[in-house]
Amino acid sequence: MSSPAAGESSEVVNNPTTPNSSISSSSNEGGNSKKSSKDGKNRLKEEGEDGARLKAKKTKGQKRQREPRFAFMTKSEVDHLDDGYRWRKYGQKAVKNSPYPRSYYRCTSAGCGVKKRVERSSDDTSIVVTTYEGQHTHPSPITPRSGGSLLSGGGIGHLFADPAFRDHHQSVLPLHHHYNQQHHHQQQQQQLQNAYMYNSAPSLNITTTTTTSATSAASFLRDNGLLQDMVTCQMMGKVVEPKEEEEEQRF
DNA sequence: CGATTTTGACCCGCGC
DNA sequence: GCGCGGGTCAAAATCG
Repeated sequence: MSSPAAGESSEVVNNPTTPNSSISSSSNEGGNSKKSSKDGKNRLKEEGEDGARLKAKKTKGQKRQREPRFAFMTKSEVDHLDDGYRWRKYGQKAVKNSPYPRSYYRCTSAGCGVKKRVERSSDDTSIVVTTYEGQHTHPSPITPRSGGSLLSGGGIGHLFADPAFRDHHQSVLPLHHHYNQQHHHQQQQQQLQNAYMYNSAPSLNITTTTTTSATSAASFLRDNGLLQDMVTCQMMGKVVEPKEEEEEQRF
């Protein structure tokens, strides 16, 4: 429904508006995840009743949105990347300029307000953009071997450290390679597209350019210490303007 | 039966 | 001030 996105697709060309639009708006409800009772829906039906209008804004002028956001693109046929955590889908919205909808997932673990956003690239249907928001405050529900998965703080660290995640990625990559036989002449070697990292700073964003393999991406992140704490990005203090596109198409 | 997904409606922030 | 876009919730439906 909604916008077959017929002619607009061409508009994208080689400029990945995806990353930019992904986090363009502040969004994020911050700490008030528990909206408490009535929301809009109820209000419409019963309305009145209490008069306690939804949400307790509070926090004076302090801007919320404190959770670090981490977005990265992955080449995979499946949108459901098992990172070792249980996710519950709580919403789906159609993305502009994209025939594919964006899915919103939330960690089912109690006390864990980590959110995940899965969106498919409008240009390359084989590319899935996954955005993680927040950090897991609990060990993965599954993953039998808790070898080194137990990182302090959890969050992205777990994600990449999780064998399941890597395994899945690796499985996916080669799979795509085969599947992509149509234009294999363009990209013969499978590789992780790009990894975009965003932190609380609106204007601050780091763009990582493609690596040779998924493992390299993980290593890269780990090397930068991002795995431990995404907030580290703040130390840069350097405002990096939104790089238009980073398309690394070699051919 | 429970958990999860699906789908529509509503709210919020921002742009014009 | 209104409209648009994005994000979230909640009830119903579905799956295990």
